[in-house]
Amino acid sequence: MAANKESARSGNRGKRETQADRFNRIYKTLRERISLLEYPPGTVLNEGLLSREFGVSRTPVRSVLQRLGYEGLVTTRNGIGTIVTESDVKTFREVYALRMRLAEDLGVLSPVTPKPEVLEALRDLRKRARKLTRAGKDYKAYARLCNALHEQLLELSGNAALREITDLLYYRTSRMWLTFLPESDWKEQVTALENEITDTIRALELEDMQGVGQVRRRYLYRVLKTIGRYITGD
Amino acid sequence: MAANKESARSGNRGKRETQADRFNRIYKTLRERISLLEYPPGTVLNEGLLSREFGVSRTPVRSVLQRLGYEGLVTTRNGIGTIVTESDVKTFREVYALRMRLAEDLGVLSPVTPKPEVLEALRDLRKRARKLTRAGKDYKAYARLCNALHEQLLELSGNAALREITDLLYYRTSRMWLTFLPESDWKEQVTALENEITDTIRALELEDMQGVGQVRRRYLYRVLKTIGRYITGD
DNA sequence: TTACAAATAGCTGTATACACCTAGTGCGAA
DNA sequence: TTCGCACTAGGTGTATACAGCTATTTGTAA
Repeated sequence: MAANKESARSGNRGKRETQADRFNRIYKTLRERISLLEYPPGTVLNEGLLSREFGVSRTPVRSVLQRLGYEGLVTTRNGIGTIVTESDVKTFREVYALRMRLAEDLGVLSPVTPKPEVLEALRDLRKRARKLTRAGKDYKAYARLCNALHEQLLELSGNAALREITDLLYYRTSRMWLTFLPESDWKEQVTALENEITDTIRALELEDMQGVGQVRRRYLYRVLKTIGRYITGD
Repeated sequence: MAANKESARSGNRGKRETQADRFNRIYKTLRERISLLEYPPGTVLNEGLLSREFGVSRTPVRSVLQRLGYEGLVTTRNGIGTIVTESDVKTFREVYALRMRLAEDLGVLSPVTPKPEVLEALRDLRKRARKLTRAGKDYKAYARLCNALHEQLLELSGNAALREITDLLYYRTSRMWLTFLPESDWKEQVTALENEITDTIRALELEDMQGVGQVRRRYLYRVLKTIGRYITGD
């Protein structure tokens, strides 16, 4: 809570926080809370409360909430509040179908050679995944891992538009998958995630960007199938 | 100008304009002005002026401008104003590469059978294209036609996410193409547009959605090549 | 007891005053 | 003349009062 006010001046060599910095601080905080299910679907957010928490007026908070609304993470209802959107299976399938296609495009639209930092980061993520396998169920840690993996994969795309849309679609559906996760087999899912990271690293070592995209596609397909097991209706 | 205040109550059987209606009225008006080059790239928009024109305070106008900024049509600079974004060739190429891929997806992700109204609308658009061929250069009419065609093609997609992103990317690049249009051969471009509409109609009559997507892809490729003729740099 | 209407608390939406930022202008010194 | 600095006009950013909407509670009559 209070840490947000503290970090307001960070990253600017002591200078006052610029408007964009302030926006991003609030935006990323709220988006992360939503994606980690700290604000599970259905949660009602209050502009007044948030503005007090971040130490600003309602205006900048509203600005962030409107953006989250454009991105489909929340909907604002007059007289009630801003509500974190519920899981919608139809939307989930549509977005996943699209994400699978876009994953294939990664290799085609991105002739960039991957930076070594990405490989290093991925090896670190694999370690975290292994720890998760041994440890008990920790959905938030799993979610953080997924977010971090997504972030690294974004780095591999040289096409800014593709990056932007991949990011948009990822956050639109990530919490839906997390909602279903408890109904699935924990060990199976964590292992699958670890395998995806391993396969990604292998493809990356060969500089096979198309392969990286295919690994991602297969992972998305698996998630889609897993959910289909529990939800038969359309 | 004043017509906007008049139309405020339209479409609601005399009821007061709801908040969403007001937003959409201002949003669509501004987006159209940008896409038709009534506000050419570099234009500085003034929140105060716009709020007076639409008969509202700065708050709802700011809300719309922020959304346009999020969509990449404008950027807002403190102390100066909101500026319609300049053509950026790199972005143009990236977005077109992505749009071409998404055009192919139309047929794959949309197993819907097309409504007869779309076919009718397309035949109407073809008539308008033919008129344009005979008439002199009218860039705004050309732009309107492109927008209308885009709108009809959106109807053909059963995937809401694909629709949304197609729309986003279309408006992000449409004015860049229009900016280059005067340097190209008018007759050639108008004829190409008419041909695209004709081919789309043919594919649609056969319920060949994949074909519709391929027609669109080919058109996008042509535009990309045409621009490449004038801009050699990256 | 139940049904319904009115009052109400609390939220978002809007308007507006003020703070802060930017570019340009004009004055003064070299 | 030219350079540089302070000033200023006018813009966006923020805070805030108030208007309008919604769900709930409360009170009253059947």
